[in-house]
Amino acid sequence: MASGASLNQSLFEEQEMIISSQLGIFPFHTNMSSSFPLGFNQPLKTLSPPSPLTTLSDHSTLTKQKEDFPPHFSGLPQLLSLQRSASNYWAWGGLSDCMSMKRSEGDDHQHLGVAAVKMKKIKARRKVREPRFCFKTMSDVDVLDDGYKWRKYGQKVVKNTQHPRSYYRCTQDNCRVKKRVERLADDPRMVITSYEGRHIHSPSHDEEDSQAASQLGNFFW
DNA sequence: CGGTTTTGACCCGCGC
DNA sequence: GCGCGGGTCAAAACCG
Repeated sequence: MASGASLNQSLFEEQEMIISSQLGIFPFHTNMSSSFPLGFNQPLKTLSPPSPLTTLSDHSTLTKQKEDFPPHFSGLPQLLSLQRSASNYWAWGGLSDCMSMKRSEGDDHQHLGVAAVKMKKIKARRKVREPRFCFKTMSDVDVLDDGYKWRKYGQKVVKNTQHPRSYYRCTQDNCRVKKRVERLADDPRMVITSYEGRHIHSPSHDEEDSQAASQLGNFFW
């Protein structure tokens, strides 16, 4: 494996990608039996890269500014792998101190995994989109409870898939965060959830879930 | 009645 | 320029 930073940087440059504005890191719990990823009310059963993909590099140091991460994450950003499909890149990474941490006092340390960040190839002149990150969960329900209120504003049948893609917007005034939910064509049990933008408020949730929601808020950036 | 969902139309970027 | 496909709009329907 080539040493991280320069390798990744050259990869991104070659592919005309704007790494600083397109890359996000999204830790989640990988405990399969009991814990919920990021306060979601369904257990995360699996996470795997979309296929077919080509692994470009593994275990490389990411050239991302630490200041771009939430203040409570102090570790070095690590790019675990970078994978490529026809038109998109998926980065699997996280911060080193996210790999094992406590949710609250008295808890055992739980191992944290990381989720995928979909990064479209961007040409130099194209206008910059909001940072978008997405993850995959095995779930019967399409819309995972993430503590925020969403209003559906569209649904579209995507080519070569039998399941429609749904578009949601955060219902909070002035909050422009959008969410996209679709099922994997080759495995309908898997739900792909994509977020675009950053919430300007904390999660609004019912009382019984307020703790999970506030923990969720700590994870979002 | 107000908020949410549905759904066809429209818009826009991209590739040819 | 044109067609295609993804994303958004907005009016109507739905629901609590």
